[in-house]
Amino acid sequence: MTVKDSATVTMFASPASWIESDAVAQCHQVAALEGMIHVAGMPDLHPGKGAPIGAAMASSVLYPLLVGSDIGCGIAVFPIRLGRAAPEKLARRFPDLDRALDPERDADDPAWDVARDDIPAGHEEGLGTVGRGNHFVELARVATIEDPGHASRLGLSAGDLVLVVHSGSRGLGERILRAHTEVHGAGPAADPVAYLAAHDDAVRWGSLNRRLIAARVAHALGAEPTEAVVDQCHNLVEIHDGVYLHRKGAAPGDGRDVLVAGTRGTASYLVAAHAGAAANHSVAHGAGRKMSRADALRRGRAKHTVEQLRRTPVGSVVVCGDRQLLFEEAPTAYKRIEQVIADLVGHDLATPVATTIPLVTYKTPDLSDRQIRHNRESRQNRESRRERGRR
DNA sequence: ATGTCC
Repeated sequence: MTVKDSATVTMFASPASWIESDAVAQCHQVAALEGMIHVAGMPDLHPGKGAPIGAAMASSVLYPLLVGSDIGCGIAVFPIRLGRAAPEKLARRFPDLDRALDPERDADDPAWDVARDDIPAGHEEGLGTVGRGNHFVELARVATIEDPGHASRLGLSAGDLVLVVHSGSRGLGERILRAHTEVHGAGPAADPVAYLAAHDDAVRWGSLNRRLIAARVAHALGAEPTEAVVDQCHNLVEIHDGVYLHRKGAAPGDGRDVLVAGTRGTASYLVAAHAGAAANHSVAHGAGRKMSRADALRRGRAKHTVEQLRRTPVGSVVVCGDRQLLFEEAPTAYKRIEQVIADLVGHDLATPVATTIPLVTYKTPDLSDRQIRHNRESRQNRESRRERGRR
């Protein structure tokens, strides 16, 4: 009989941080995988589909499922210069980011200036779209400067405006993971070199997408697009010290600057990351979900009105025509970002540089009265069809 | 997370 040793699991969270036991259990399941060396759980750890979210997992074997389907997902920060305007007014000027930029039909769109001629993997579908789930584009104000020297090297001062873009590789990453799981399920990549080549395309595509999104929004708000001061991917695999380092909802922590996203109703933290080997060179990527989407929807409907959720306690405006998503992504569905940051600082993984406060958080276009009428009519038609079917 | 499972 052989007894396989499990990899080490280290949690970078204080007892004050509530970590769901299901997520810790997932870390131990991952630790038992063949070839696994070390699992580091970040303070925003929460259960994911097949793998925990908020974890960095080092292994001698490459497991595509530990990166997930949104390969290349990340958060970028773009400075933006705007005249004075109220959040409500700016919110109405955001472009429709569910509508993809078509390289032919939209050939004249100035956002392409950031793309030059290279579209990774030639994947044109969904370019310039933000996606769903926890993805967003946010116009935010730099609120506090925690490290003046570092902030000034990034060109950031209190009061400056930035666009924070959280998005990934849309259909491309999903296609890459599906091609793997259809043959190998949760097993390792049979051809790591081939997987990594496709994966690297998705990572580049995700970064390009964030730049395109920021450029679209900047133009729509009457500003010039800028280079990102921060752009870190939190779903990827890197070869680090000769092993595969899988990050799933964990940002690179080896000397890079990372925006750790709060919620649409709380601050976000730009941090200088300096996580070592024990943390698998990684830091948290956000506040982390406290409630499942189903719980957030059920409890949110009892607790909040749509109007409350569209205007947050910090006075920012949420653009989200999808009612369900509005509840699922409510600030109360997330952990306290201050505790996540305190845990990163307490474990010496990162140092705060600046905080940002949201002005406008864009998820998906608001519905026009015409669309609301149309949706209601088609729902009634569906229901009456179903009713007729029963008779 | 995802041109998504009715």
